[in-house]
Amino acid sequence: MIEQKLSESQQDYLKIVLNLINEKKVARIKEIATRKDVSMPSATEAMRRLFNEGYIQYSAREFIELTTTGEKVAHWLSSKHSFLKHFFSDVLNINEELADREACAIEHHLSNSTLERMILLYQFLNECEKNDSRTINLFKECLKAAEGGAPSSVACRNCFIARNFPHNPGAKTQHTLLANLSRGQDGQIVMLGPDSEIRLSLIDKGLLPGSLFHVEETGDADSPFVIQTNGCLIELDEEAAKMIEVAIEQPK
Amino acid sequence: MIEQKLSESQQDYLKIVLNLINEKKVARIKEIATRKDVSMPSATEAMRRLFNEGYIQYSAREFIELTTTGEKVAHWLSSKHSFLKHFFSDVLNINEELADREACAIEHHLSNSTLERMILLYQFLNECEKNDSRTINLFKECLKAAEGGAPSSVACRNCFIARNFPHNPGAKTQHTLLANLSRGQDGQIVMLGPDSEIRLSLIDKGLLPGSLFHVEETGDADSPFVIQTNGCLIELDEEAAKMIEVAIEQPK
DNA sequence: TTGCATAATTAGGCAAGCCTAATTAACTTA
DNA sequence: TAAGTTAATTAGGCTTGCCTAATTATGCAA
Repeated sequence: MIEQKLSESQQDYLKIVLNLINEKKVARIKEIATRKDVSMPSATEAMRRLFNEGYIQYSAREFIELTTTGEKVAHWLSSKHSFLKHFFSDVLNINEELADREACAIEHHLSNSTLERMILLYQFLNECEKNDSRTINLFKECLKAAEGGAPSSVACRNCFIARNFPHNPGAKTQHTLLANLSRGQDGQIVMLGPDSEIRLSLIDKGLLPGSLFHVEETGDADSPFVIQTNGCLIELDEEAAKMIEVAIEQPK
Repeated sequence: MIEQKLSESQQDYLKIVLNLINEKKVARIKEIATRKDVSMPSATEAMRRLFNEGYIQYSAREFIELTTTGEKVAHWLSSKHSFLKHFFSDVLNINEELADREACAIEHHLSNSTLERMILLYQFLNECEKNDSRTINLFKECLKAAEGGAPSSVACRNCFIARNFPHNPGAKTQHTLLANLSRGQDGQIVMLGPDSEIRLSLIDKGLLPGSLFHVEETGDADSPFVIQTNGCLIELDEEAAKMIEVAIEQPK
């Protein structure tokens, strides 16, 4: 909340200053420039700006120190960053390095209220008594399954299949596979199937859960399906069309 | 993936052009400027840039149309946006308007691989057979409880309390409340308690799940607890200290 | 204490994205 | 078809955040 007046770049500088002071007792222009991957003059200029706005104590060639405000803001930014990193790595199971980069990328853009809900989700998945870590472990299994043709993927595949064949008693009737639709029908994507490669290609095409579409052409082994979404025509081969669970208005 | 060469601002313009074409058949400078909340000259300039880079068909005072590339990219950006909006509103239960703004804010900054995992989490929570929507509903109950002193919050409060009193047989022994620690101990925050107001104040102070800290001073009803985290000293009253579940190295 | 290496700063420039004011083109309507 | 309105563009300027090259300050070593 307090940091609103700082640009993204300035926020990054401030965090770097805090980290350097914590790690090495002093923050020097050279290190700041290195960590931010900019030239030293850029770092000097940034320090001047932070000084003018009251976040650091700075005068040419002297020690750089955080003011009380600066310390508060920097600490808050760091906390947010590390929570997001935890979220990415503990919930989404993203490796540390990427988790760190992603946290950096989005930390400047999340409102506090969304952050709070992510915290609640995090706590719910990892700590809620009622779940007793059953849920997060189940999700991690699914992630593993989703990542490749690992043996455990059988579970996810079965789940997907179970939902999409009419003889499955648990199937929700208004759901089906895109491959089963006929020309002219409208629908909404509910779920992408368990094949990692196909799923990535669907994501690349912008076919994600929630997308609304209209079937232009039904295909078969030889000719592609054509659907329209967002005013764009998209072609899909049969295999892909069988990997998309959709919801439709009236059962066909 | 394709959009990497476009700046954030350009990506926004491109999406706006797509939306206008879909909604009104034509995209005009004035509307673009209005939606982006910039002046018309800025929109003109942006169109020139998008034209130079091959995303749109444009020459002064003529119709603006998307090229094939432009259409692909714009569609992909829109899809990503609307998935994120779905995620925020369906999973985190954020209202439509804020969900839309938050999606806007972070869509430019998420890698595809993180996006894929968010999709998997979304699918898992909303659609996984094994969960059968039990989990997401449970989470939404928790959200409701977390939001205010609603009657249902009793559940969450009980859950939090159950974990944090030693006579609870299910309690994980290495977890306790921050209020129970003594001076000099180190710990890590695991969970913020069920009181909405206190939780927000903790978030504001940068005390989030995952934060590492060191107890400087234990407090009581009269004097505050002081903990150090990230090189900063933070004061907490007793009530707040009782709302923070922590993990410690050795049980006290 | 002189000299050299390193750190920091100054000076001057550039691109992206925005702005306002002024101008030009295009539509509309009497 | 001439006038007035609205849309779009041009011209010129500003800020942020970066850069390189040149300069100045600092600290260590002989």
